[in-house]
Amino acid sequence: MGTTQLETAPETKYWHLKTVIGEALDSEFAVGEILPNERDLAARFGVARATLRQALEQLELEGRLQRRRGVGTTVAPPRMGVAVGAAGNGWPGSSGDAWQPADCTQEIPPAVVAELLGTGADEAVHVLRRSRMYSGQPVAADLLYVPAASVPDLSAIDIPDGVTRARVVLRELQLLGFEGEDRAVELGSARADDARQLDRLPGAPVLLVTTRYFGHGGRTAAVSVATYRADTCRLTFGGDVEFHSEQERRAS
Amino acid sequence: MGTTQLETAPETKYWHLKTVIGEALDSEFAVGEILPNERDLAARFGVARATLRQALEQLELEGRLQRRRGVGTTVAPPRMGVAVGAAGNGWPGSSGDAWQPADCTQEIPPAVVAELLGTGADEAVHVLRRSRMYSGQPVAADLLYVPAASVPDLSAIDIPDGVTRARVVLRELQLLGFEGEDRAVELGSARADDARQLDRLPGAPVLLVTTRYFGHGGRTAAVSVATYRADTCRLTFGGDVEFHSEQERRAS
DNA sequence: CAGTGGTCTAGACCACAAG
DNA sequence: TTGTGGTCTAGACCACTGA
Repeated sequence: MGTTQLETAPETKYWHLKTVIGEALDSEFAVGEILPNERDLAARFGVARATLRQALEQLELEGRLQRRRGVGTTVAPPRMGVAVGAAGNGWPGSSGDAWQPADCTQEIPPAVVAELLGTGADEAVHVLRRSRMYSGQPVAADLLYVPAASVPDLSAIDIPDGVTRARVVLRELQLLGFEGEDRAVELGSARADDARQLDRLPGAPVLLVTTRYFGHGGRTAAVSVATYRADTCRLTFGGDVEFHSEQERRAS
Repeated sequence: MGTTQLETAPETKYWHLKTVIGEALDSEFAVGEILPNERDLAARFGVARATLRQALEQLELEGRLQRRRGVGTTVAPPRMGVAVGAAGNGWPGSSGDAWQPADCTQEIPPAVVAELLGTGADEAVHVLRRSRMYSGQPVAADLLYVPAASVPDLSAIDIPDGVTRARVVLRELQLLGFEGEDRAVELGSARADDARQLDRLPGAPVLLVTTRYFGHGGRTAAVSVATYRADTCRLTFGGDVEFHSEQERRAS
């Protein structure tokens, strides 16, 4: 007898599983609904738990599932469109800025950042820690590096409160005005501290957005390294119009 | 006796391994160098191969390693900065366009795209398949959807060659001029066909760039869905100046 | 406490590239 | 044919959540 399947491409088990479960999510599950636990699912599909997990990992990477230790696996809502650059997010600290300052210290930045800033390798700069919320969820953490030269009027910083220090630096920065910005997006994995802020485990996939802000004369006035949750975020650029992702379509 | 380690955070094995290997890559390996195979590495570190692999996966996700079946694991070159939008990549088909058309058919687009285009759910549109190379490597595959209404002068398309058809559509599109564009970036995993084009396995992490091109009157004239290799690419936006990533710093 | 997902093991076999 | 990374298994234990 021939195989009942046509001689198609050899498909791995977890890939096929991912497809099957993905289709089931579209047709049989609502957002927020809890899936059976991994052991049951694995048994139901007749595979080892590790294989089932490989499929779930893929679906989580694509933002279709959300897994939380001690709780379970739920159907994720569509990714939220998070505006990056443009509208209300141009110059750090401008009105409507989506970022919420959390702290400000003076530190020697990583060599990467120092090079972008054009500061010396052992020169301390202001480091603002900021976080960004959306619909009540943390979506991004970032570090904003501001060289002392960019905010010359801050002679004596003896403000005890970090948040206040942050606001002062931002205000100074805002007074400067700016000429443009530069942006790069790449895939990364959450460091331990970012992971904590983003309510994820270390190593979770994140979108790393590095922005250079140019002051007058083309000098780099500040550099921001933002870490967005890759599972829940879709970064949008230019244009204020929101548009819908595949998931939002499915949900409606 | 107390533990010789300070009571630090409990760190998983693979995470620690990732850190150790990552540091070794910085100090003891050159770009392109081949690492020992997974079985040897696992034995050397006294862990199961699966655990070792978990660490390597992280490093590959961060673009620091490249693994190829049947070949081995090599130290990856720094991610290449790939310009998206702006300079020479504005309107599809404009001079200096980095995309190379490969084919053109007429198909009914996925519902997601149809909605973005504002076409009917069962209306066929031109589908241009394009690919993008960089330094001799494929970095992205994309599908450009062009509604028939956007290129009205193509009454009878009986051109046999797909590439030629693609060029004709692009030329028509170019004659229209455009008013702006809209972009979104999110994490995805490579479909089987994209994976083949990008020389990766299915499910490989990719950066999904969805672009809406607006014609005169704010109408959506075309939609492009581009799939960039997340391991080798850093997407850059705005500003023609290239800047260096952490890895480029390490390499220099 | 019971139940979840996260980590880890020690094996096996498969698909692929290159000699 | 050999050696590589990729897949898969069946089990164990851990870390965390919430009742």
